[in-house]
Amino acid sequence: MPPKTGQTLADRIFAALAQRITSASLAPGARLRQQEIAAEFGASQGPVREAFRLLEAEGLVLSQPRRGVRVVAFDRAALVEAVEMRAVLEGLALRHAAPQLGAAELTALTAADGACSAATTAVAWEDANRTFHRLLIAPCPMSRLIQMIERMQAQAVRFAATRPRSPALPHNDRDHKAILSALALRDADKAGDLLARHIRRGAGLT
Amino acid sequence: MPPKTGQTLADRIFAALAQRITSASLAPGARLRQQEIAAEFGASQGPVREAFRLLEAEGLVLSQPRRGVRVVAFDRAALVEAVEMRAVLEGLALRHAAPQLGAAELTALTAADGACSAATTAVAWEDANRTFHRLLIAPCPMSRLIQMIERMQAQAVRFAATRPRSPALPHNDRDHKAILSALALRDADKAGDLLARHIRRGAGLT
DNA sequence: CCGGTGATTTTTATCGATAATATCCGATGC
DNA sequence: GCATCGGATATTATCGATAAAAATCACCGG
Repeated sequence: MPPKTGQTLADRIFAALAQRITSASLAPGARLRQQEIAAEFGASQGPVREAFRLLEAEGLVLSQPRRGVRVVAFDRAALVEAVEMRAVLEGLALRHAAPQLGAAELTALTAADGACSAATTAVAWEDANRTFHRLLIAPCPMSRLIQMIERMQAQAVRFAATRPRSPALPHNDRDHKAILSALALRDADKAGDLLARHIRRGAGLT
Repeated sequence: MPPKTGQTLADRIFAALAQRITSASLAPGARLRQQEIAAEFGASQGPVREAFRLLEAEGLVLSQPRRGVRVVAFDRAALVEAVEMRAVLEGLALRHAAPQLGAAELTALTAADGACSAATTAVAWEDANRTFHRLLIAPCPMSRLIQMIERMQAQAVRFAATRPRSPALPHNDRDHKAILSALALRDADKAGDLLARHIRRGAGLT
């Protein structure tokens, strides 16, 4: 695998470590030693430290000066926090996306919702659900907002990775249909509220 | 000013640069050369690069691999985005803070609102207003949420720094009093909604 | 047996130098 | 006159080494 050029070494190390943390392959509280990681990636300590700073700003890692960095703990309170933030932010995104949602988009959304209902396995449902949520806010032109939502999603995924997969929750699909109705009636505010409530209820799945 | 120990060099450089960017002393689009900055702080390039990564993750700077970093542009759309995000997030924070707001806190808030009304200069009003908002959500136990709100605030300040100071807006104080009423009636949801609306109306002034 | 103390080891923070890449600028041909 | 090519220059990305701080641990006195 020839290392993708156009990307700096620090970026690749960052991506790899972020992946390990969100997938719980690196446990909360685990200490990251810069020499170890440098050796693993065949790099020197400089790029590793840069990757650490990115992880730190992302909130995945806690850095204490001169005492190293460790994966931040992730308890239920943190999950609630991430879910609540995602709820209000995604509601906001939908309010701004709704005016751009035309007939074509509504059709695609209905299809995604159908795939959700038709899913027989948990991972298929999660995939379809993710697609639904992505399509819903795709027309929102606020890039930073979208980015923040994705960040919150990653945090929630991180929590889900630490525990056994729970089965698809059927009531979620009713929420989807209610949101679509509100959108068909051009009631952006109501759709946003419904979405926020839906996310809070789903509590971190998606 | 003896350099605070217990803080790494990269952290100090980061803080200084962030300050310059939010205060518009570094204009949008300005390029940051690592050697220049290293020389200015009497450091080598390593810590400067670490500071760059922190700025990058904070969204203050855009880094293009091998082509340097530059201060991100900040247009009206970005301001609207920051304000809208702050509005919903601060509303959320207030909903969670409200149950903890006892008599003592309400007294302090009333005093802060009084200072707001009594302010004769724009900076005095801004100070008092900032205090009011801080006290309002202080009891909310969600640290990440608070942090995110502060980040959005910084973005908005950055925009305000680029244009002439506008006079204090008197209607803001009416909003404050309405929020206090809702809190006195223990209606957290209403208080949160009022706060969100208040922030949207204030449009980036804190 | 326990808590403190100082040497030893590990780890972080920073530096200076080098390699790799992009940018700039002037010469050259059309 | 204008686009293009090639070489000097500037800038970034990375390395390896060193200094400084923290953690570890063996030892000692109570």
